[in-house]
Amino acid sequence: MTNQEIAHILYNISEYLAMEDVPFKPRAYEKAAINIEALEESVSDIYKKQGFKGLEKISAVGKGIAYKIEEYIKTGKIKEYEALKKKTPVKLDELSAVEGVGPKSILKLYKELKIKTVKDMERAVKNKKIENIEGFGPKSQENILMAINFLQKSGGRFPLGYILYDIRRIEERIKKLRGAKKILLTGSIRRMKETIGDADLLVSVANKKAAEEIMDYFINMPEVAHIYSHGTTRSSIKLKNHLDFDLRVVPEKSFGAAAQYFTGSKDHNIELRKIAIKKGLKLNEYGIFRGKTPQGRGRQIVGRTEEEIYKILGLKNIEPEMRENTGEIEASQKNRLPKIIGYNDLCGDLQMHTTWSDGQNSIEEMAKKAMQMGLEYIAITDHVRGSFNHNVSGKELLNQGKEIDKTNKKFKNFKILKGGEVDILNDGRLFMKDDVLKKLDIVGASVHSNFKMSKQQMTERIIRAMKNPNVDILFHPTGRLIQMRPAYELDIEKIIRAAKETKTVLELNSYFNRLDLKDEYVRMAKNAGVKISIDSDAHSVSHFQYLELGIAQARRGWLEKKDVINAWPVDKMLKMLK
DNA sequence: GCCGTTTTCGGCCCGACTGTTTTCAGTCG
Repeated sequence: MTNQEIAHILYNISEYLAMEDVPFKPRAYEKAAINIEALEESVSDIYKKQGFKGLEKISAVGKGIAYKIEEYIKTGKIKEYEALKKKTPVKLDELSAVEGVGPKSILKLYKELKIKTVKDMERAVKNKKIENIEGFGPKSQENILMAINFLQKSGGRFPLGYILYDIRRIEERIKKLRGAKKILLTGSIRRMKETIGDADLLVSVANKKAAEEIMDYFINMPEVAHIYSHGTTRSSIKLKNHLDFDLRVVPEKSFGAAAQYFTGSKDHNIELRKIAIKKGLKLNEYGIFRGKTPQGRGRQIVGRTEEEIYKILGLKNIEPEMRENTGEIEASQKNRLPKIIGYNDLCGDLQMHTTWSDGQNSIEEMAKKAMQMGLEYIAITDHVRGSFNHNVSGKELLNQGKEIDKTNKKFKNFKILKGGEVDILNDGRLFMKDDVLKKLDIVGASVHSNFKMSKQQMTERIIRAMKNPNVDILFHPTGRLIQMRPAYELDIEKIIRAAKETKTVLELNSYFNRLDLKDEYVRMAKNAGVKISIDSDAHSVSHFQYLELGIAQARRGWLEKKDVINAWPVDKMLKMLK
């Protein structure tokens, strides 16, 4: 019984209630679902330890929802939910994934046409049944068809590193247009979430004509596959790579407010609005307003910059990566925000591969590129393992050491460290003998086989490896590949405790589809006093660019420079290793 | 259904765009 399961049911109840136009309850269920999904501890553990009272302590969960969770834990069912499903037996998840179709439409289509699934919906569209229903028309019908087609083509979200660089190129082009004043990517891209659902670009302009020209350019770009909407302040398109892309145009006096608003997250913004209301102010995407004017908006007090917005609300500016309503607002009010690590703060990179194992470039090529990236040191960590072809043996490791010594002589103010990524065997022993590992500067250990162990076995396996005095870093600790492979079963709290006890560093792997540890685990590690290394895991010189994604993830986990060992000079970094 | 440094009752974030209407409902972010 996972938190995701429970959250999922609460989301669905929220949708069912919204169908019937029940006031306020949908949002209450939705909030509870969001909080439960983000919870570190499992809800069933909370119930086991603290009972009903424990459930009530979960934020946004009161008596009503707590009873339902209790019922689900005890019986595996929630009567009210079963009744809702029976009353409107539709595949909610499927249908609400269709863009533009919400609870009201789902209910109407079920009542009128008995549509229960996306397949039913597709059939109805093709037979032109939907356009005859009151409130729908030919346009709605066509839009639903488009949305269904997209749904079938793509999974919805994209790993950030998969589209970020393309989006930035479009941003650069729009930046150069006449009439574009300020420009900013907002939304989940600015918050640097590990995956994003769409892109949001914000542009400020001096006048209406400039706005029209920019909108015109946007909807006519060669990358555009479809135009959803085209207005003077907002246009919405789909790119040929299937990514949805919104452009918003605002006057300069509202740029800061719009930047704040569209960066989100939604929950962060709701909290800010509440603070505004308490102060007798109104916050929206055009600024902060006081009083009422005939137009209804009141008089704008601020809006030009984000800093002003936060300041008026009594807050220190909050970095975009932290705006998730997970304590940052309170920390800001109390002036206790950490000074999180910056994008130029790394001095070194402690995991990468060369042609000695499965990398594309030589040691020297990797070193030169790292220097260009502004780094002062790197560790070469080729695979030390038995199960694949691309790896180095103990003897080769020692030979590689000689090449590193030779290469090091070519550089001033740059250091190549000797390392290895050694496989953790099924029982927690390492693939390489200790007397070889002892000679390396940096040893990272990682799991590359037998992912489907039980949670307990896997946890013990990894903890045993961390207890090895030669293991400095646990590489990609949970083994997930975003949208490809889930993390192996792991008791992350135990792993973090063991890391603290054994002085093992946990890696935050920056590779775009790893980003392992994920942000909430990063924060747990920090709070436990465990050190982190942010590594590229580069298999070619082009992969160093992903360090940015790892730093972003670290920022989302509130890490400071002092928490990240490769943000330290090389001597200090080496001293703290085992 | 949840919540409380105005409150245990009475509030609950807010605006743009579309498609359907002829003043608005639904959806989205």
